[in-house]
Amino acid sequence: MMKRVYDIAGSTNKRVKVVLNGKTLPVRCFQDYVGMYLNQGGGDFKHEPVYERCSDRWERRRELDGRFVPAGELCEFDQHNQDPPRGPPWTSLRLRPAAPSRGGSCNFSCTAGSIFAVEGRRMPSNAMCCSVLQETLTTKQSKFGSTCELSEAMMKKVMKSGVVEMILDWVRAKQKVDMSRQLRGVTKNTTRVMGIPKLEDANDAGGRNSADCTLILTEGDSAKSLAVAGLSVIGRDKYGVFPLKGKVLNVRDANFKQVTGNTEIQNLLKIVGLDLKRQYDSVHGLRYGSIMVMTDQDHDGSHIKGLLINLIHFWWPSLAKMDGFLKQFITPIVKVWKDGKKDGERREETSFFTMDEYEKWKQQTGNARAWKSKYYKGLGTSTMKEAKEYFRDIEQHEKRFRWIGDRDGESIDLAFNKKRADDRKNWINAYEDGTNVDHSKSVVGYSDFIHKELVQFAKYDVSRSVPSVVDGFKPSQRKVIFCAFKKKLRNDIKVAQFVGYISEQSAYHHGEASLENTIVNLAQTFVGSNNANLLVPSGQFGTRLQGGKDHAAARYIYTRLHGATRSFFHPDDDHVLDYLNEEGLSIEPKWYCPVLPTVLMNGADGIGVGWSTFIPNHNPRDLIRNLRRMLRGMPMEEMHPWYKGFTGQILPSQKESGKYEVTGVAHKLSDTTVEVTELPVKTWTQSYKEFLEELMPQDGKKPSDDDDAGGHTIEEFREHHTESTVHFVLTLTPAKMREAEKAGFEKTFKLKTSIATSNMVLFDAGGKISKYSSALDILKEFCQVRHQMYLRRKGYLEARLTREKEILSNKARFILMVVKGELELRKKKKQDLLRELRQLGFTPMSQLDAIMKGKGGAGQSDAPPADGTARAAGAADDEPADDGERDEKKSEYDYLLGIRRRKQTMFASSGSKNGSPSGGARTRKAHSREGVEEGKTAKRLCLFCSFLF
DNA sequence: AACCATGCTAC
DNA sequence: AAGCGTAGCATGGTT
Repeated sequence: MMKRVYDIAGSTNKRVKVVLNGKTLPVRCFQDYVGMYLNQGGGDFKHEPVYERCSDRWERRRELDGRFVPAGELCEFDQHNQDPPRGPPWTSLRLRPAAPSRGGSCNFSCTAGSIFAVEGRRMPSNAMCCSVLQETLTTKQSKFGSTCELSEAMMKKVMKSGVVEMILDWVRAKQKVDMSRQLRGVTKNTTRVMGIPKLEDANDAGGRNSADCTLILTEGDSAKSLAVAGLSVIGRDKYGVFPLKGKVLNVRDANFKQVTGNTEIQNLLKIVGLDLKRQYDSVHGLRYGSIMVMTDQDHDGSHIKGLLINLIHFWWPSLAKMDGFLKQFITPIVKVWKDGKKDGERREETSFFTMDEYEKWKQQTGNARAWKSKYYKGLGTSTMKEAKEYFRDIEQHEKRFRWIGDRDGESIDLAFNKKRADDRKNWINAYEDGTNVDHSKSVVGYSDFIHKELVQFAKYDVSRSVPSVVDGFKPSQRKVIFCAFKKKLRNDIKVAQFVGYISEQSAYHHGEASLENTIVNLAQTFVGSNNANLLVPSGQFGTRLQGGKDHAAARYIYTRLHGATRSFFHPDDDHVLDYLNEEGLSIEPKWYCPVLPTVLMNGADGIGVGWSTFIPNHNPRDLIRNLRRMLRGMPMEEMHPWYKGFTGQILPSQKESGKYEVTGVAHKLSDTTVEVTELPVKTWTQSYKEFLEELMPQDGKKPSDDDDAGGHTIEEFREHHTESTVHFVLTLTPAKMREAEKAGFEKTFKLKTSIATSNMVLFDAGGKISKYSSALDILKEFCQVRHQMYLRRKGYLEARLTREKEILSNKARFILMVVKGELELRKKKKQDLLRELRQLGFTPMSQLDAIMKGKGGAGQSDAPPADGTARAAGAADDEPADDGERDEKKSEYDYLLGIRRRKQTMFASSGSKNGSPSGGARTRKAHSREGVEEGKTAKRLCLFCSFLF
């Protein structure tokens, strides 16, 4: 009753003096009343109370208690058993953080445990209360008669008060408590860890000297073996090893279920003895004093390091700030040395930890050829002996991560916060090529790591996931096609075998499974995949039943080049492409240049850091028509998505531009049956079947149950599909049929989906990523590049024919002179002969070759194309070349003098019975490319000579 | 509004 | 060998 009197004194509308049992209460108004609560806890509140009187009827005051209240410790409301009733006056205050990109919104009610909020109100006259004590207001909101709108000013004050940060902190803390509750028991036993067979625990871990122990986390099992080998050098007392299974969970924004269900994280916490509820001032209580990450020295390895940093920083920022708690173990990516006298001896061996360092060294060392080199792609390259060397020289390989300031936390958030994809676009953009972490120091700042190392992964990830506007290929796809051309893949090859060839010939450094999928993807033909598959699917490459996921394993299936592929990618273009070079191996071009935009024909989708892309398929006939219009100077026509074999409709959305509505096909067969003969693009038959099953009567109910009670839509369905067509026949009751017709089959049977063109992202010809707003934009850009390439191709072809023509006229003149006796070849020293030829004005070979200079290749790469058809001028397509010989052994006029050796044969055959001049030349087996050319030339000359005589 | 599935090249 | 887990982004459907 005493409290009731206080309540009344505090919630009256005007200042009143209240006397209880002869004693004047210290409460005269709402603010006094609230003050009593605040003083109760000692009064050490961080935040100024925010007060507003909204109207006569409403008065609000929120007191924000900045103290962190762990769950279980009750706040004032709970102590008085006064959880805020959720009736009308207590409608929750919704708070939105000022920066919308940094977090969601939080309902006030979720913070009831930690924030002390008091709201005053006068009881409305029509109020209804639930009990004798009238503690809880039960009037419904709609009947309350007024609402309380908080002013902007009030909201601003609340926002400013720091409550937002506090709520977010609180929510995060609560989440951690919940998760650690779920994981309880995991961290109990500190002395010995059981049930993690892959762990090589340090002997001292969990004991008195656990602070001196280091846990080495490796990328995969084979790297673990390497680390274990290294332990033989540094001992197993202070070092433990645990292998990671690929990419680690990004715990920032990961939900409860993901974290608690992730065995990797569970094991990690168990091994290190980490507790989600705790913040650590020291490593006391942990089983290890530090964690050392040992990944492949490649981009994906950087990513894994980043994900682990993210994990520690997000859950235990204090540990991330502790110098030396997180470390990395780096290994060389290239080693160079000079061979010693003894077998296998290496002198002056030097290791490089980034490619840029190596490149720099190569430039500085003028004579890099005197050195031998080896690339270490992945930790698996290193031998056990090398592993021991690394650990013996641990000073050079162990780098501590260091927290320098708040910027570090911001950098980690930038890289791993799910909501900051746009920030990451700028992050990648700001990276300057060649920037690297300084490995000469033993310490790496987190920001340095993020902005100089991890960003390289990000950049690489985008480039492997987003295709080029010119050929529509991602690098791995381009490597596949390059190798198919190089191998002249006209006959079936086993996909698994082809993968091996590609890895070798195009410097593909990633897992085989990825590449297998890429090949399968390029060869698929079902509706919704390729409009024109570049490879032939010979075997089971997947069907529309499961969206292609039902393909057989790579060792069972075969592929070859599709006949049309070389029509899209014209061989003459091969000579003018810009080929990439890796470690001296000429590999695929930076892009191919098809004769029509294959990226629009077959579509594309990909996901990278900061960027993703989706481009629908288009009709090649539309593309060709527009290309022709462009060539004729006519405006191009708008293009719409089109999928080969799709019998439904794809129509522009009436509501939104750039959107399309995709509908399948359904017909009414009778009053009770409907047939579905087409599904929307990328709705797979099997998943649609699962959907239909949900529309069926569920377990325990028979199809014969009456119409309304069932809740189901269809009675049963039959299937008459083939692997490439869809045919369901659905049976409905007449009542359900009427309903379905009323709502429309498309809606009832989920036969309408949509295609958006709002995320068409590609790399342009210059390698810059950009977003395209329409298919026409893409087509236009393609046309510009294609036009340039046609000019270049023409230049090349002209040069090649000019050179050929010059060779032929020189040869003709040469033969005539010999035949007429104007030139005597016999009994002369070669040197004199060569001088004579020069004086007679015959064109030397170097001059003929010069015609081609700058015509075969796009200028940026001077490496010869590796493709068999993409050799220097005059090469025959079917013969292997052995270049490099001529320059040293042959003279400038061997192309003329070589004819002499066959002169007799030529003349002889020209006079033979059938008059065919070719016999002699044909029997001569051409070994070199020179030989082939001469063989051809000789044929022409024989013909020529037969006319002469 | 929040959550989840999808697509695909990687680990 | 097959299957499953992870990252990364945009989008659409469901809860």
